Amino acid sequence: MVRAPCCEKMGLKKGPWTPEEDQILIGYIQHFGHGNWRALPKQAVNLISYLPSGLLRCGKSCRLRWTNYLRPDIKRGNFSNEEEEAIIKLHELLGNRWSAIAARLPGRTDNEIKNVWHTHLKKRLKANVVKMTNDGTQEDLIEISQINSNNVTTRGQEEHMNIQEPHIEAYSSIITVSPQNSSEFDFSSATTDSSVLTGGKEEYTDSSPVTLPEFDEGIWSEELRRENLVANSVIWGFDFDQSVKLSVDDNNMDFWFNLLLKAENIPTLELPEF
DNA sequence: AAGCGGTGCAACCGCGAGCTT
DNA sequence: GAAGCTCGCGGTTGCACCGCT
Repeated sequence: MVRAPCCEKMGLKKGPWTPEEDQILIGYIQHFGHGNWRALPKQAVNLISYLPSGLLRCGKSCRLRWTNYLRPDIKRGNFSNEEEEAIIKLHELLGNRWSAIAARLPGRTDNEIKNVWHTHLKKRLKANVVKMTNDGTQEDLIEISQINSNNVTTRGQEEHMNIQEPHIEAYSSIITVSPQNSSEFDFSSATTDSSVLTGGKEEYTDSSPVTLPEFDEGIWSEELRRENLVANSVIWGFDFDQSVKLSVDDNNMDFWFNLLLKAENIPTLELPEF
């Protein structure tokens, strides 16, 4: 089957919207809603008599203009520090799922968040990576951040690294694993090292090999929805011998650890107090 | 004042999911 | 079940604006 073109190529306008076009679109949607975007341009001719050819835009363009710009509940203006912090945290968690991030930021659109990320936040985070690595790990960090450009190591890890510096120093590189990229890595030779989890407390050290789970999207989604969690990241450190060690942000250690256990169908364990 | 490069953002494109016929 | 359609998403592009030389 040949997919029908999005819109008639002939006669439909592209490029920036004029105020007149905006008014037609707003007027139509206020009166009739937007049940069918494709039909909207043709139907708009009935509403705006002075534009005999209706709205010369394809439905897709109309939808985009409405959802990204004309919607009355859109918050205009610069992002606050709180909003930027939220984007960073949500991006750690959700990856490039801009619509999911936007759903947690009232008044902001996915397009807007995507733009902010690419123009401001990504650069800032990259600068932080360079700043916080003044030893031989810097090249590897950058290399991995390029491969997984959406999951670079991020703000907040600096503090985390200070806490667990003895372990972090041994790694050749550090990556952040999110639901989106967790399946991209070969964990076949991975081991968990609970001494990382426990901050090196000897009584909990266990370096026995464990096959790490390839996270099922459903597990993440379900857990995150249930916990209503704006969580910090799970951090994997790649050792020099390419084995994998697990480190967990201390703020949500129980959650992440239990998530791992759940993914592996391992009974939940009690973790020590820190 | 003109030219140029960088930046920010609106808009477009292609694709896939899900629904309808 | 296949074909066709609509919608939404993420990646990318194009252009206006701004600051610097």
